[in-house]
Amino acid sequence: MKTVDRAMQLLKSFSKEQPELGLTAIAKRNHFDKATTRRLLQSLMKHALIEQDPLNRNYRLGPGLLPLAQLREDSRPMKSIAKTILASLADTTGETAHFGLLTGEQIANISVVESEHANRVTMSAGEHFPLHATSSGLIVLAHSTDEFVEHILDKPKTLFTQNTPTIRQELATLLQTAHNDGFIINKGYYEADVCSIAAPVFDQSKFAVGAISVATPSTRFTPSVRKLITKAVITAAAEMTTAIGGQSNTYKDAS
Amino acid sequence: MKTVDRAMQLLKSFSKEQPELGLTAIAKRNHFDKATTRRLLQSLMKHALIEQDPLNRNYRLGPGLLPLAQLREDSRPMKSIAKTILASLADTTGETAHFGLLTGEQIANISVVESEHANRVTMSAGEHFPLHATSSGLIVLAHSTDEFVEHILDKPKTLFTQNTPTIRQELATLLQTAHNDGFIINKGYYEADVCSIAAPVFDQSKFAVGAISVATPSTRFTPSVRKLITKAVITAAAEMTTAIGGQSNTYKDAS
DNA sequence: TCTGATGGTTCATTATTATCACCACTGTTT
DNA sequence: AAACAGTGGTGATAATAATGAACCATCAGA
Repeated sequence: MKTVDRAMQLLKSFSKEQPELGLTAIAKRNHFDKATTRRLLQSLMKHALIEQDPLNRNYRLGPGLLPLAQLREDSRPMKSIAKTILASLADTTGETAHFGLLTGEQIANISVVESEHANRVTMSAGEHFPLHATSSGLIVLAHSTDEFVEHILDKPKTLFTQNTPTIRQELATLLQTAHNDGFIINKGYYEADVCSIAAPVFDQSKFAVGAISVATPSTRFTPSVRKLITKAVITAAAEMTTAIGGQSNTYKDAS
Repeated sequence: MKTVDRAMQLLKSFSKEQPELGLTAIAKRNHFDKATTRRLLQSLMKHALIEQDPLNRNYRLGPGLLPLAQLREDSRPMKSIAKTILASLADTTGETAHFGLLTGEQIANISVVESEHANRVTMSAGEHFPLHATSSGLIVLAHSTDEFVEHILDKPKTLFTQNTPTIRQELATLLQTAHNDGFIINKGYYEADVCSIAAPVFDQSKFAVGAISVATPSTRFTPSVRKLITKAVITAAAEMTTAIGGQSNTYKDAS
Protein backbone atom coordinates (compact mmCIF):
# COMPACT_ATOMS: atom_id res chain seq x y z
CA MET A 1 0.00 0.00 0.00
CA LYS A 2 2.35 2.62 -1.30
CA THR A 3 -0.14 5.44 -0.90
CA VAL A 4 -0.61 4.78 2.78
CA ASP A 5 3.13 4.59 3.28
CA ARG A 6 3.51 7.97 1.70
CA ALA A 7 0.82 9.44 3.91
CA MET A 8 2.49 8.02 7.02
CA GLN A 9 5.80 9.41 5.87
CA LEU A 10 4.24 12.84 5.72
CA LEU A 11 3.07 12.52 9.29
CA LYS A 12 6.65 11.91 10.32
CA SER A 13 7.96 14.98 8.54
CA PHE A 14 7.39 17.12 11.56
CA SER A 15 9.63 17.46 14.57
CA LYS A 16 9.95 19.51 17.69
CA GLU A 17 12.28 21.86 15.84
CA GLN A 18 10.04 22.11 12.80
CA PRO A 19 6.47 21.67 13.97
CA GLU A 20 5.13 23.21 10.81
CA LEU A 21 6.29 23.24 7.22
CA GLY A 22 5.28 24.67 3.88
CA LEU A 23 4.00 22.59 1.00
CA THR A 24 7.16 22.63 -1.09
CA ALA A 25 9.32 21.99 1.95
CA ILE A 26 7.35 18.86 2.77
CA ALA A 27 7.43 17.71 -0.84
CA LYS A 28 11.21 18.19 -1.04
CA ARG A 29 11.90 16.43 2.26
CA ASN A 30 10.09 13.33 1.13
CA HIS A 31 10.97 13.50 -2.54
CA PHE A 32 7.34 13.66 -3.56
CA ASP A 33 5.79 15.75 -6.25
CA LYS A 34 4.19 18.93 -4.99
CA ALA A 35 0.80 17.96 -6.34
CA THR A 36 1.00 14.51 -4.79
CA THR A 37 2.04 15.97 -1.48
CA ARG A 38 -0.85 18.35 -1.51
CA ARG A 39 -3.39 15.66 -2.22
CA LEU A 40 -2.02 13.52 0.56
CA LEU A 41 -2.12 16.44 2.96
CA GLN A 42 -5.67 17.24 1.94
CA SER A 43 -6.74 13.71 2.72
CA LEU A 44 -5.01 13.77 6.07
CA MET A 45 -6.58 17.14 6.80
CA LYS A 46 -10.03 15.78 6.17
CA HIS A 47 -9.44 13.52 9.15
CA ALA A 48 -7.69 16.15 11.25
CA LEU A 49 -4.39 14.28 11.37
CA ILE A 50 -2.94 17.30 9.61
CA GLU A 51 -3.99 20.90 10.03
CA GLN A 52 -3.23 23.89 7.86
CA ASP A 53 -2.54 27.27 9.33
CA PRO A 54 -5.00 29.61 7.63
CA LEU A 55 -2.58 32.53 7.91
CA ASN A 56 0.72 31.35 6.50
CA ARG A 57 -0.68 28.20 4.87
CA ASN A 58 1.84 26.00 6.59
CA TYR A 59 0.95 22.46 7.51
CA ARG A 60 1.30 20.82 10.89
CA LEU A 61 0.14 17.77 12.82
CA GLY A 62 -3.56 17.93 13.52
CA PRO A 63 -5.66 17.54 16.63
CA GLY A 64 -7.24 14.32 15.39
CA LEU A 65 -4.21 12.51 16.71
CA LEU A 66 -5.18 13.24 20.29
CA PRO A 67 -8.29 11.07 20.58
CA LEU A 68 -6.55 8.22 18.78
CA ALA A 69 -3.55 8.31 21.06
CA GLN A 70 -5.87 8.58 24.04
CA LEU A 71 -7.77 5.50 22.96
CA ARG A 72 -4.55 3.58 22.53
CA GLU A 73 -3.24 4.65 25.90
CA ASP A 74 -6.54 3.73 27.54
CA SER A 75 -6.58 0.20 26.21
CA ARG A 76 -2.88 -0.46 26.50
CA PRO A 77 -1.18 2.01 28.78
CA MET A 78 2.47 2.42 27.98
CA LYS A 79 3.39 6.02 28.45
CA SER A 80 2.02 6.15 31.96
CA ILE A 81 3.68 2.87 32.91
CA ALA A 82 6.97 3.98 31.41
CA LYS A 83 6.83 7.14 33.43
CA THR A 84 6.85 5.40 36.79
CA ILE A 85 9.55 2.92 35.80
CA LEU A 86 11.70 5.68 34.37
CA ALA A 87 11.26 7.78 37.49
CA SER A 88 12.76 5.11 39.69
CA LEU A 89 15.43 4.35 37.11
CA ALA A 90 16.46 8.00 36.93
CA ASP A 91 16.46 8.06 40.69
CA THR A 92 18.72 5.05 41.23
CA THR A 93 21.13 6.01 38.46
CA GLY A 94 20.98 9.75 38.91
CA GLU A 95 20.89 10.15 35.15
CA THR A 96 18.35 10.85 32.42
CA ALA A 97 16.26 7.80 31.57
CA HIS A 98 13.92 7.36 28.64
CA PHE A 99 11.71 4.88 26.88
CA GLY A 100 11.83 4.75 23.10
CA LEU A 101 9.71 2.83 20.66
CA LEU A 102 10.44 1.39 17.26
CA THR A 103 8.36 3.38 14.79
CA GLY A 104 9.06 2.66 11.15
CA GLU A 105 12.81 3.03 10.89
CA GLN A 106 13.35 5.29 13.85
CA ILE A 107 13.12 5.26 17.59
CA ALA A 108 10.33 7.50 18.84
CA ASN A 109 10.83 8.87 22.28
CA ILE A 110 7.74 8.04 24.30
CA SER A 111 8.71 9.43 27.65
CA VAL A 112 11.68 10.80 29.57
CA VAL A 113 12.61 11.50 33.13
CA GLU A 114 15.62 13.74 33.33
CA SER A 115 18.52 13.62 35.73
CA GLU A 116 18.76 15.96 38.71
CA HIS A 117 22.25 17.06 37.72
CA ALA A 118 22.67 20.53 36.30
CA ASN A 119 24.84 18.98 33.63
CA ARG A 120 22.56 16.36 32.21
CA VAL A 121 21.39 14.87 28.98
CA THR A 122 18.13 16.39 27.87
CA MET A 123 15.64 15.08 25.37
CA SER A 124 11.93 15.36 24.98
CA ALA A 125 9.01 13.07 24.32
CA GLY A 126 8.01 12.99 20.68
CA GLU A 127 11.57 13.25 19.39
CA HIS A 128 12.83 10.69 16.88
CA PHE A 129 16.26 9.09 16.77
CA PRO A 130 18.14 7.04 14.18
CA LEU A 131 18.51 3.31 14.74
CA HIS A 132 22.20 2.95 14.01
CA ALA A 133 23.55 5.72 16.23
CA THR A 134 21.68 5.31 19.51
CA SER A 135 21.80 2.65 22.16
CA SER A 136 18.03 2.26 22.02
CA GLY A 137 18.05 1.87 18.26
CA LEU A 138 20.87 -0.63 18.25
CA ILE A 139 19.47 -2.80 21.00
CA VAL A 140 16.12 -2.92 19.23
CA LEU A 141 17.84 -3.86 15.99
CA ALA A 142 19.72 -6.54 17.86
CA HIS A 143 16.35 -8.14 18.65
CA SER A 144 14.60 -7.66 15.34
CA THR A 145 13.95 -9.89 12.36
CA ASP A 146 16.90 -10.58 10.09
CA GLU A 147 15.04 -9.04 7.15
CA PHE A 148 14.53 -5.80 8.99
CA VAL A 149 18.15 -5.65 10.09
CA GLU A 150 19.31 -6.31 6.54
CA HIS A 151 17.00 -3.62 5.26
CA ILE A 152 18.39 -1.09 7.71
CA LEU A 153 22.01 -2.11 7.19
CA ASP A 154 21.60 -1.68 3.45
CA LYS A 155 20.79 1.98 3.79
CA PRO A 156 23.52 4.62 3.85
CA LYS A 157 24.27 5.75 7.42
CA THR A 158 24.69 9.28 8.66
CA LEU A 159 27.94 9.93 10.51
CA PHE A 160 26.88 11.99 13.51
CA THR A 161 30.23 11.98 15.30
CA GLN A 162 33.67 10.46 14.80
CA ASN A 163 32.46 7.41 16.70
CA THR A 164 29.21 6.70 14.86
CA PRO A 165 29.34 3.14 13.59
CA THR A 166 28.54 3.23 9.88
CA ILE A 167 30.41 0.30 8.38
CA ARG A 168 28.22 -2.71 7.79
CA GLN A 169 30.54 -5.26 9.34
CA GLU A 170 31.13 -3.06 12.36
CA LEU A 171 27.40 -2.71 12.95
CA ALA A 172 26.81 -6.41 12.43
CA THR A 173 29.24 -7.42 15.16
CA LEU A 174 27.87 -4.72 17.46
CA LEU A 175 24.39 -6.16 17.01
CA GLN A 176 25.60 -9.70 17.53
CA THR A 177 27.22 -8.96 20.88
CA ALA A 178 24.31 -6.75 21.90
CA HIS A 179 21.94 -9.60 21.15
CA ASN A 180 23.91 -11.94 23.34
CA ASP A 181 24.47 -9.47 26.17
CA GLY A 182 20.94 -8.13 26.33
CA PHE A 183 22.19 -4.55 26.49
CA ILE A 184 24.41 -2.18 24.57
CA ILE A 185 26.64 0.75 25.37
CA ASN A 186 26.73 3.81 23.15
CA LYS A 187 29.97 5.75 23.49
CA GLY A 188 29.38 9.04 21.75
CA TYR A 189 27.78 7.53 18.65
CA TYR A 190 25.13 10.19 18.34
CA GLU A 191 26.50 13.11 20.27
CA ALA A 192 30.20 13.19 20.99
CA ASP A 193 29.97 13.78 24.72
CA VAL A 194 27.03 11.55 25.54
CA CYS A 195 27.15 7.90 26.53
CA SER A 196 24.13 5.70 27.02
CA ILE A 197 23.14 2.17 27.88
CA ALA A 198 19.98 0.51 26.60
CA ALA A 199 18.12 -2.74 27.13
CA PRO A 200 15.28 -4.10 25.00
CA VAL A 201 11.56 -4.10 25.78
CA PHE A 202 9.37 -6.78 24.26
CA ASP A 203 5.68 -7.24 23.63
CA GLN A 204 4.06 -10.62 23.07
CA SER A 205 6.16 -11.24 19.98
CA LYS A 206 9.74 -12.31 20.49
CA PHE A 207 11.04 -9.18 18.81
CA ALA A 208 11.86 -5.93 20.53
CA VAL A 209 9.34 -3.12 20.24
CA GLY A 210 11.35 -0.54 22.08
CA ALA A 211 14.05 0.07 24.62
CA ILE A 212 14.72 1.68 27.93
CA SER A 213 17.94 3.60 28.14
CA VAL A 214 19.93 5.84 30.44
CA ALA A 215 22.14 8.59 29.05
CA THR A 216 24.95 10.43 30.78
CA PRO A 217 27.48 13.09 29.91
CA SER A 218 30.63 11.15 29.03
CA THR A 219 32.53 12.89 31.82
CA ARG A 220 30.48 11.06 34.43
CA PHE A 221 30.62 7.72 32.64
CA THR A 222 33.10 5.93 34.91
CA PRO A 223 33.36 2.12 35.08
CA SER A 224 31.49 1.96 38.36
CA VAL A 225 28.71 4.14 37.01
CA ARG A 226 28.60 1.99 33.93
CA LYS A 227 28.14 -1.11 36.00
CA LEU A 228 25.40 0.46 38.08
CA ILE A 229 23.49 1.76 35.09
CA THR A 230 23.78 -1.45 33.11
CA LYS A 231 22.22 -3.45 35.88
CA ALA A 232 19.47 -0.90 36.53
CA VAL A 233 18.59 -0.52 32.87
CA ILE A 234 18.31 -4.25 32.33
CA THR A 235 16.03 -4.57 35.33
CA ALA A 236 13.89 -1.64 34.26
CA ALA A 237 13.52 -2.98 30.73
CA ALA A 238 12.46 -6.36 32.06
CA GLU A 239 9.91 -4.65 34.32
CA MET A 240 8.56 -2.70 31.39
CA THR A 241 8.30 -5.83 29.32
CA THR A 242 6.23 -7.64 31.91
CA ALA A 243 4.18 -4.51 32.62
CA ILE A 244 2.97 -4.31 29.02
CA GLY A 245 2.30 -8.04 28.98
CA GLY A 246 5.32 -8.89 26.91
CA GLN A 247 7.46 -11.96 26.78
CA SER A 248 11.15 -11.48 27.22
CA ASN A 249 13.38 -13.25 24.77
CA THR A 250 15.72 -15.54 26.66
CA TYR A 251 19.14 -14.87 25.30
CA LYS A 252 20.08 -18.54 25.28
CA ASP A 253 18.20 -19.58 22.17
CA ALA A 254 20.18 -18.17 19.29
CA SER A 255 17.33 -17.51 16.90
CA MET B 1 -6.98 10.19 -2.09
CA LYS B 2 -9.32 7.34 -1.62
CA THR B 3 -6.70 4.98 -0.26
CA VAL B 4 -5.69 7.36 2.49
CA ASP B 5 -9.32 7.93 3.40
CA ARG B 6 -9.81 4.24 3.79
CA ALA B 7 -6.76 3.93 5.99
CA MET B 8 -8.00 6.77 8.21
CA GLN B 9 -11.38 5.13 8.39
CA LEU B 10 -9.73 2.01 9.72
CA LEU B 11 -8.04 3.98 12.46
CA LYS B 12 -11.45 5.17 13.57
CA SER B 13 -12.88 1.67 13.76
CA PHE B 14 -11.77 1.27 17.32
CA SER B 15 -13.48 2.53 20.42
CA LYS B 16 -13.26 2.29 24.15
CA GLU B 17 -15.72 -0.57 24.06
CA GLN B 18 -13.98 -2.36 21.23
CA PRO B 19 -10.29 -1.56 21.46
CA GLU B 20 -9.40 -4.52 19.30
CA LEU B 21 -11.09 -6.26 16.41
CA GLY B 22 -10.55 -9.17 14.07
CA LEU B 23 -9.83 -8.82 10.40
CA THR B 24 -13.25 -9.74 9.08
CA ALA B 25 -14.94 -7.62 11.74
CA ILE B 26 -13.01 -4.57 10.60
CA ALA B 27 -13.68 -5.33 6.95
CA LYS B 28 -17.41 -5.69 7.59
CA ARG B 29 -17.66 -2.53 9.68
CA ASN B 30 -16.16 -0.44 6.93
CA HIS B 31 -17.59 -2.33 3.98
CA PHE B 32 -14.16 -3.12 2.61
CA ASP B 33 -12.95 -6.31 1.08
CA LYS B 34 -11.03 -8.56 3.43
CA ALA B 35 -7.92 -8.45 1.26
CA THR B 36 -8.03 -4.67 1.00
CA THR B 37 -8.53 -4.34 4.73
CA ARG B 38 -5.58 -6.55 5.43
CA ARG B 39 -3.31 -4.62 3.10
CA LEU B 40 -4.31 -1.35 4.69
CA LEU B 41 -3.73 -2.75 8.15
CA GLN B 42 -0.34 -4.08 7.12
CA SER B 43 0.71 -0.67 5.92
CA LEU B 44 -0.49 0.99 9.07
CA MET B 45 1.29 -1.65 11.13
CA LYS B 46 4.56 -0.90 9.41
CA HIS B 47 4.34 2.54 10.93
CA ALA B 48 3.02 1.35 14.29
CA LEU B 49 -0.29 3.15 13.96
CA ILE B 50 -1.85 -0.27 14.17
CA GLU B 51 -0.62 -3.24 16.11
CA GLN B 52 -1.59 -6.88 15.85
CA ASP B 53 -1.90 -9.07 18.86
CA PRO B 54 0.36 -12.04 18.18
CA LEU B 55 -1.86 -14.36 20.22
CA ASN B 56 -5.38 -13.87 18.92
CA ARG B 57 -4.36 -11.97 15.76
CA ASN B 58 -6.70 -9.13 16.54
CA TYR B 59 -5.82 -5.64 15.47
CA ARG B 60 -5.71 -2.54 17.63
CA LEU B 61 -4.40 1.01 17.61
CA GLY B 62 -0.61 1.08 17.73
CA PRO B 63 1.90 2.87 19.89
CA GLY B 64 3.16 4.99 17.01
CA LEU B 65 0.29 7.33 17.72
CA LEU B 66 1.82 8.42 20.99
CA PRO B 67 4.84 10.33 19.69
CA LEU B 68 2.73 11.98 17.00
CA ALA B 69 0.14 13.15 19.49
CA GLN B 70 2.89 14.29 21.81
CA LEU B 71 4.47 16.35 19.08
CA ARG B 72 1.15 17.93 18.27
CA GLU B 73 0.42 18.72 21.89
CA ASP B 74 3.90 20.20 22.32
CA SER B 75 3.60 22.61 19.45
CA ARG B 76 -0.05 23.47 19.93
CA PRO B 77 -1.27 22.53 23.36
CA MET B 78 -4.95 21.91 23.45
CA LYS B 79 -5.64 19.06 25.75
CA SER B 80 -3.74 20.61 28.62
CA ILE B 81 -5.33 24.01 28.07
CA ALA B 82 -8.77 22.46 27.83
CA LYS B 83 -8.20 20.67 31.10
CA THR B 84 -7.75 23.84 33.12
CA ILE B 85 -10.65 25.64 31.48
CA LEU B 86 -12.90 22.63 31.96
CA ALA B 87 -11.89 22.32 35.58
CA SER B 88 -13.10 25.79 36.40
CA LEU B 89 -16.18 25.31 34.24
CA ALA B 90 -17.07 22.10 36.03
CA ASP B 91 -16.48 23.88 39.29
CA THR B 92 -18.73 26.87 38.62
CA THR B 93 -21.52 24.79 37.08
CA GLY B 94 -21.17 21.74 39.30
CA GLU B 95 -21.65 19.54 36.26
CA THR B 96 -19.57 17.47 33.87
CA ALA B 97 -17.75 19.62 31.32
CA HIS B 98 -15.94 18.45 28.21
CA PHE B 99 -14.13 19.66 25.14
CA GLY B 100 -14.87 17.94 21.86
CA LEU B 101 -13.24 18.32 18.50
CA LEU B 102 -14.55 17.94 14.98
CA THR B 103 -12.80 14.90 13.51
CA GLY B 104 -14.09 13.80 10.16
CA GLU B 105 -17.82 13.51 10.69
CA GLN B 106 -17.81 13.01 14.42
CA ILE B 107 -16.98 14.84 17.58
CA ALA B 108 -13.95 13.39 19.31
CA ASN B 109 -13.85 13.88 23.03
CA ILE B 110 -10.51 15.48 23.87
CA SER B 111 -10.88 15.95 27.57
CA VAL B 112 -13.44 15.84 30.34
CA VAL B 113 -13.78 17.01 33.88
CA GLU B 114 -16.61 15.29 35.64
CA SER B 115 -19.10 16.71 38.08
CA GLU B 116 -18.79 16.12 41.81
CA HIS B 117 -22.33 14.87 42.07
CA ALA B 118 -22.83 11.17 42.61
CA ASN B 119 -25.48 11.29 39.92
CA ARG B 120 -23.54 12.80 37.06
CA VAL B 121 -22.96 12.45 33.37
CA THR B 122 -19.85 10.41 32.65
CA MET B 123 -17.85 10.23 29.47
CA SER B 124 -14.23 9.61 28.68
CA ALA B 125 -11.55 11.15 26.53
CA GLY B 126 -11.16 9.41 23.22
CA GLU B 127 -14.86 8.71 22.79
CA HIS B 128 -16.60 9.76 19.60
CA PHE B 129 -20.06 11.25 19.25
CA PRO B 130 -22.40 11.87 16.32
CA LEU B 131 -22.82 15.40 15.04
CA HIS B 132 -26.58 15.52 14.83
CA ALA B 133 -27.46 14.27 18.30
CA THR B 134 -25.11 16.14 20.60
CA SER B 135 -24.92 19.76 21.59
CA SER B 136 -21.22 19.87 20.69
CA GLY B 137 -21.85 18.37 17.28
CA LEU B 138 -24.74 20.66 16.49
CA ILE B 139 -23.01 23.84 17.55
CA VAL B 140 -19.98 22.92 15.45
CA LEU B 141 -22.23 22.22 12.49
CA ALA B 142 -23.90 25.57 13.07
CA HIS B 143 -20.51 27.19 12.44
CA SER B 144 -19.29 25.08 9.55
CA THR B 145 -19.23 25.55 5.80
CA ASP B 146 -22.51 25.16 3.99
CA GLU B 147 -21.08 22.30 1.93
CA PHE B 148 -20.17 20.35 5.01
CA VAL B 149 -23.57 20.93 6.60
CA GLU B 150 -25.29 19.81 3.42
CA HIS B 151 -23.12 16.74 3.26
CA ILE B 152 -24.02 15.80 6.82
CA LEU B 153 -27.69 16.60 6.45
CA ASP B 154 -27.88 14.39 3.39
CA LYS B 155 -26.91 11.31 5.35
CA PRO B 156 -29.48 9.17 7.14
CA LYS B 157 -29.61 9.96 10.85
CA THR B 158 -29.68 7.53 13.71
CA LEU B 159 -32.57 8.01 16.13
CA PHE B 160 -30.95 7.64 19.54
CA THR B 161 -33.97 8.68 21.60
CA GLN B 162 -37.52 9.92 21.01
CA ASN B 163 -36.12 13.43 20.92
CA THR B 164 -33.24 13.00 18.49
CA PRO B 165 -33.72 15.48 15.67
CA THR B 166 -33.51 13.57 12.40
CA ILE B 167 -35.71 15.46 9.98
CA ARG B 168 -33.76 17.70 7.65
CA GLN B 169 -35.90 20.78 8.12
CA GLU B 170 -35.92 20.40 11.88
CA LEU B 171 -32.12 20.19 11.96
CA ALA B 172 -31.75 23.12 9.61
CA THR B 173 -33.75 25.44 11.84
CA LEU B 174 -31.93 24.17 14.92
CA LEU B 175 -28.63 25.04 13.29
CA GLN B 176 -29.89 28.44 12.18
CA THR B 177 -30.90 29.52 15.65
CA ALA B 178 -27.79 27.95 17.16
CA HIS B 179 -25.67 29.93 14.76
CA ASN B 180 -27.37 33.15 15.80
CA ASP B 181 -27.38 32.41 19.52
CA GLY B 182 -23.80 31.15 19.74
CA PHE B 183 -24.90 28.17 21.83
CA ILE B 184 -27.30 25.27 21.71
CA ILE B 185 -29.26 23.20 24.18
CA ASN B 186 -29.58 19.46 23.79
CA LYS B 187 -32.64 18.09 25.54
CA GLY B 188 -32.19 14.35 25.57
CA TYR B 189 -31.19 14.05 21.92
CA TYR B 190 -28.52 11.46 22.54
CA GLU B 191 -29.47 9.94 25.84
CA ALA B 192 -32.98 10.39 27.07
CA ASP B 193 -32.15 11.68 30.54
CA VAL B 194 -29.22 13.91 29.69
CA CYS B 195 -29.29 17.58 28.76
CA SER B 196 -26.32 19.59 27.64
CA ILE B 197 -25.33 23.05 26.49
CA ALA B 198 -22.49 23.72 24.07
CA ALA B 199 -20.69 26.73 22.64
CA PRO B 200 -18.28 26.74 19.68
CA VAL B 201 -14.50 26.94 19.77
CA PHE B 202 -12.67 28.42 16.81
CA ASP B 203 -9.14 28.35 15.48
CA GLN B 204 -7.78 30.94 13.09
CA SER B 205 -10.36 30.08 10.47
CA LYS B 206 -13.84 31.43 10.94
CA PHE B 207 -15.29 27.95 11.23
CA ALA B 208 -15.70 25.99 14.44
CA VAL B 209 -13.16 23.26 15.15
CA GLY B 210 -14.75 22.04 18.32
CA ALA B 211 -16.97 22.86 21.22
CA ILE B 212 -17.07 23.10 24.94
CA SER B 213 -20.13 21.69 26.58
CA VAL B 214 -21.63 20.95 29.95
CA ALA B 215 -23.90 17.98 30.45
CA THR B 216 -26.35 17.36 33.29
CA PRO B 217 -28.89 14.72 34.26
CA SER B 218 -32.19 16.14 33.04
CA THR B 219 -33.56 16.06 36.58
CA ARG B 220 -31.20 18.83 37.62
CA PHE B 221 -31.74 20.88 34.46
CA THR B 222 -33.90 23.65 35.91
CA PRO B 223 -34.30 27.06 34.24
CA SER B 224 -31.91 28.72 36.67
CA VAL B 225 -29.28 26.03 36.15
CA ARG B 226 -29.76 26.41 32.41
CA LYS B 227 -29.10 30.10 32.62
CA LEU B 228 -26.00 29.63 34.73
CA ILE B 229 -24.54 26.93 32.51
CA THR B 230 -25.26 28.79 29.30
CA LYS B 231 -23.36 31.81 30.44
CA ALA B 232 -20.45 29.79 31.81
CA VAL B 233 -20.15 27.62 28.72
CA ILE B 234 -20.10 30.59 26.38
CA THR B 235 -17.38 32.24 28.44
CA ALA B 236 -15.34 29.06 28.62
CA ALA B 237 -15.58 28.48 24.87
CA ALA B 238 -14.45 32.03 24.18
CA GLU B 239 -11.52 31.52 26.56
CA MET B 240 -10.59 28.33 24.80
CA THR B 241 -10.77 30.04 21.44
CA THR B 242 -8.39 32.79 22.46
CA ALA B 243 -6.13 30.32 24.27
CA ILE B 244 -5.52 28.32 21.11
CA GLY B 245 -5.00 31.50 19.12
CA GLY B 246 -8.35 31.39 17.42
CA GLN B 247 -10.60 34.09 16.14
CA SER B 248 -14.15 34.07 17.33
CA ASN B 249 -16.80 34.50 14.73
CA THR B 250 -18.87 37.55 15.61
CA TYR B 251 -22.46 36.52 15.36
CA LYS B 252 -23.55 39.75 13.76
CA ASP B 253 -22.34 39.04 10.25
CA ALA B 254 -24.76 36.54 8.83
CA SER B 255 -22.35 34.62 6.60
C1' DT C 1 -15.12 -36.03 9.24
C1' DC C 2 -17.98 -32.57 7.92
C1' DT C 3 -19.33 -27.55 8.47
C1' DG C 4 -18.63 -22.87 9.09
C1' DA C 5 -16.08 -19.83 11.08
C1' DT C 6 -11.68 -17.51 11.17
C1' DG C 7 -6.96 -15.18 9.00
C1' DG C 8 -4.46 -14.96 5.07
C1' DT C 9 -2.95 -15.11 -0.18
C1' DT C 10 -2.98 -14.72 -5.32
C1' DC C 11 -3.33 -12.53 -9.81
C1' DA C 12 -6.02 -10.75 -13.76
C1' DT C 13 -8.84 -6.75 -14.06
C1' DT C 14 -9.73 -2.13 -13.13
C1' DA C 15 -9.58 2.19 -11.01
C1' DT C 16 -6.65 5.31 -8.83
C1' DT C 17 -2.72 8.12 -8.48
C1' DA C 18 1.57 10.56 -10.36
C1' DT C 19 3.43 13.75 -13.17
C1' DC C 20 4.25 17.87 -15.76
C1' DA C 21 3.21 22.05 -17.29
C1' DC C 22 0.62 25.59 -15.92
C1' DC C 23 -1.79 29.63 -13.17
C1' DA C 24 -2.03 33.16 -9.50
C1' DC C 25 0.14 35.51 -6.06
C1' DT C 26 3.97 37.75 -3.18
C1' DG C 27 8.13 39.82 -2.21
C1' DT C 28 12.74 40.99 -3.92
C1' DT C 29 16.08 42.62 -7.03
C1' DT C 30 17.47 44.99 -10.89
C1' DA D 1 8.16 49.11 -12.84
C1' DA D 2 9.72 45.08 -14.92
C1' DA D 3 11.73 40.94 -14.43
C1' DC D 4 12.64 37.29 -11.26
C1' DA D 5 12.39 33.66 -7.91
C1' DG D 6 10.01 32.12 -4.57
C1' DT D 7 5.65 30.55 -2.76
C1' DG D 8 0.69 27.57 -2.87
C1' DG D 9 -2.34 25.51 -5.84
C1' DT D 10 -4.60 23.10 -10.16
C1' DG D 11 -5.97 19.78 -14.09
C1' DA D 12 -5.53 16.33 -17.88
C1' DT D 13 -3.31 12.40 -19.38
C1' DA D 14 0.08 8.66 -18.77
C1' DA D 15 1.63 5.18 -15.75
C1' DT D 16 1.03 2.74 -11.79
C1' DA D 17 -1.11 0.81 -7.92
C1' DA D 18 -5.19 -1.10 -5.66
C1' DT D 19 -9.22 -4.22 -6.02
C1' DG D 20 -11.82 -8.48 -5.22
C1' DA D 21 -13.35 -13.08 -6.35
C1' DA D 22 -11.66 -17.36 -5.70
C1' DC D 23 -8.37 -19.63 -3.33
C1' DC D 24 -5.71 -22.11 1.05
C1' DA D 25 -4.83 -23.26 5.86
C1' DT D 26 -6.34 -23.63 10.31
C1' DC D 27 -9.33 -24.10 14.07
C1' DA D 28 -13.79 -25.25 16.89
C1' DG D 29 -17.69 -27.42 17.32
C1' DA D 30 -21.36 -30.89 15.70
